[in-house]
Amino acid sequence: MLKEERQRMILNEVALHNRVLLTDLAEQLVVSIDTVRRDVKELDSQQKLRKVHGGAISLGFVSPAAANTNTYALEEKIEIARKAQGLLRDGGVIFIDGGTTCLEFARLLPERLELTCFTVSLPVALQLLNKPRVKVILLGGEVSREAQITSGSQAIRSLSGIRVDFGFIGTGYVDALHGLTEFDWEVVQVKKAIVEASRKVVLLCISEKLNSQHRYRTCDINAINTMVTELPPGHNRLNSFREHQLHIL
Amino acid sequence: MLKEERQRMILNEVALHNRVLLTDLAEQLVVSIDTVRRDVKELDSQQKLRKVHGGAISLGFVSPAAANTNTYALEEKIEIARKAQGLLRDGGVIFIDGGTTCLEFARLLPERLELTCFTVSLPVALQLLNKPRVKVILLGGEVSREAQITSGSQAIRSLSGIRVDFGFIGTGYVDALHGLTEFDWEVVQVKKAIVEASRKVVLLCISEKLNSQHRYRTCDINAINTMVTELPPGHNRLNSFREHQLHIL
DNA sequence: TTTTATACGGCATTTTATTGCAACTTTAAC
DNA sequence: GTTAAAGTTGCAATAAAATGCCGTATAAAA
Repeated sequence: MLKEERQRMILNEVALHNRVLLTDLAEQLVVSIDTVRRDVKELDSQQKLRKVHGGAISLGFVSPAAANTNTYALEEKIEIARKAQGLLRDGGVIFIDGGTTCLEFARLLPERLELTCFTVSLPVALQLLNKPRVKVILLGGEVSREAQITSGSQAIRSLSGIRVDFGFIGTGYVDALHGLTEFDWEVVQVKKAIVEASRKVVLLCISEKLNSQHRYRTCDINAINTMVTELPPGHNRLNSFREHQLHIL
Repeated sequence: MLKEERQRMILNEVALHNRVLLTDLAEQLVVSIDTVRRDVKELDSQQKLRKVHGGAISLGFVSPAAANTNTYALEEKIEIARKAQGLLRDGGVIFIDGGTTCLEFARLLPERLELTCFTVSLPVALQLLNKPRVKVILLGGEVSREAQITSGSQAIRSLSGIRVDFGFIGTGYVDALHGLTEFDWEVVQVKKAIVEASRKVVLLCISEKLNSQHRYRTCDINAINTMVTELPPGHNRLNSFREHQLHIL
């Protein structure tokens, strides 16, 4: 993994949770704590975060409750959300995954659309409540602290009982060869179930994540029907994906 | 927990209550009183609060963090939460209802407690995620816009499968004669199921709601084991409740 | 005054930081 | 293709910080 890529991930984590522990970062990025420490120190000197004893906190840190107001790569995520909207039809039944990209997708859903939305993400569910014509169904389960999604066997069992037109999912890492991968095993179990429950699977994914991978696999790239990034569909960074019969937006 | 986070929480508490005791902070944050003292001293030297003998008081009164939380009858709700905490034991399995009083109860749960908490409320679930030793289980269902709880047949079915030591519930209206009543029929269905699922039912209720009623009934007053208000247990506004064999805190 | 509760400093333990160093990788020049 | 220089990474030893505990000092309360 490149240093630059790693530092982007660190910033991403900080933006997402407002705070991180160095030990967690080291484990997640599979590097020594020394390396993480050096990275964080560098980012601190670039004024991109604030290093504190044992970890780092976001510059705009206000309160733990505000962890959902995420601004990292916002423009890209908005672009993705706009493209993905084109797939939606009145009366549709969809699933929306957790993660900041999917949250942005939920936030930008057109108010006029009448939809039934399933989700496992608490922030997504709350966001969808702002859409008057959307019926929101949250699947139950143990709530994961990190991801703020319901997970565990209960959530997966609920998922096995449903079938939606479109499943809009995010991923931690994606690669044409290894497919969608994650750092967190629990999260993978949930995402697997989402893929199973969806007639068509739409991957929402900022280009930064392309050609990266991690420990646990959600699904093969062939399981994805449509991939949406902020890049134009013809961009050469998408070449390796275009080979699989995959619709790219 | 990072030192910065802890100090942030201290400032939050101070902003919210204008005055805090070091002993309370130590218990809530699960650190020694020495550490709290050092933190407070540091924050004092940064002019972020004023340290006094045994505690700290806020400098100014307006804080953006406090503005986000619900402030209606806050002091009363805090008093109720503190009283109700006495019922909790390590390893307990409880249910926490939605509503602002229950949310306050969730917010003030001591960090040291190891609990399994079921809930149908999204805000309560998110609040509980801040308690590192609490396992949070959110029951699934259609999400109600106003109450931000999961409801409908799905939620009620999940509830029928569980049995908790204590169910902490709120109510819209309560009256010794008519019991717990609500304006919203859907909400009543969920609350009924909660009462059924709880070995002991604890009603958290500000005195303002006493002796009021509405259209749909959750349960009779006899279904309640313990009632917690901000009033002293002997207060004469509680007379009509004392007649039922009802534990009053 | 006596009693109780809180504050403070010193100390030990644990956790985190820093530094120097060696192994390894990449880059660019020869 | 080889080689040197620069950059990156992990490890180990040492330094610093954070935390809890204890004894004593000081302040509030009875």
